[in-house]
Amino acid sequence: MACLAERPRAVGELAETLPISRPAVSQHLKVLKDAGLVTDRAAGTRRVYRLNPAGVAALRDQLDTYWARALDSFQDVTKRPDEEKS
Amino acid sequence: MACLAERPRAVGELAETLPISRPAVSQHLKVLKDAGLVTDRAAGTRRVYRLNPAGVAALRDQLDTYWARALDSFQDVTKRPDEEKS
DNA sequence: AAGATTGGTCAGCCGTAGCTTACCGTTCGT
DNA sequence: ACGAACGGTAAGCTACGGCTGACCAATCTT
Repeated sequence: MACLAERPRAVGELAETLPISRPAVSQHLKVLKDAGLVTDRAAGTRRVYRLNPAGVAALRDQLDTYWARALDSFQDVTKRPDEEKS
Repeated sequence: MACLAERPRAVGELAETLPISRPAVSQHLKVLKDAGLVTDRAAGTRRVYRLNPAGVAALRDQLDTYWARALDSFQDVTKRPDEEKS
């Protein structure tokens, strides 16, 4: 995903950069697209992929709220007196 | 990890809750301990595990800075005029 | 001192994520 | 119209994460 941050790229172009084959890249892009993290656009025989800002932001938010919840409830506990029942 | 958030627990105790066997739990705890996310304390034949606040916070920070960097550099790009070279 | 509890470790099995190769469809250039 | 460029998809292989069962060590109880 980091390789798409700079600018939109075609599949083969990505594959050149990465240590994996073109089909592998294509498969990755498929799941990223399904997840809404990238969008694609046909350009002749080429297919240009770019990051989807909304998707990436959404993911970030999800993780944020997850961690917020986790740490909140956790700190609640640590602030309580140690109530260990052997 | 969530099962440790509430209060410290012994290995067998965790295994009862979880859908996996006791050895499996033990193995998970090992990697969590190596990662500094939990600490353990001997209590008789039992071994009590608890979350390590420092470790968890550190992980959270790592992820935070990762996402901050990623989104920052990404938004830099999106704000620039679209410079697509076919 | 002997049995019972508890937990770590080892060996082995299994499912699956992720890769490659091969193939096919589509679009562009000439 | 035909070859070249580019990508998606299918089939198959491999490596590995994660689980289980068996075993051993340590501690507690009586």
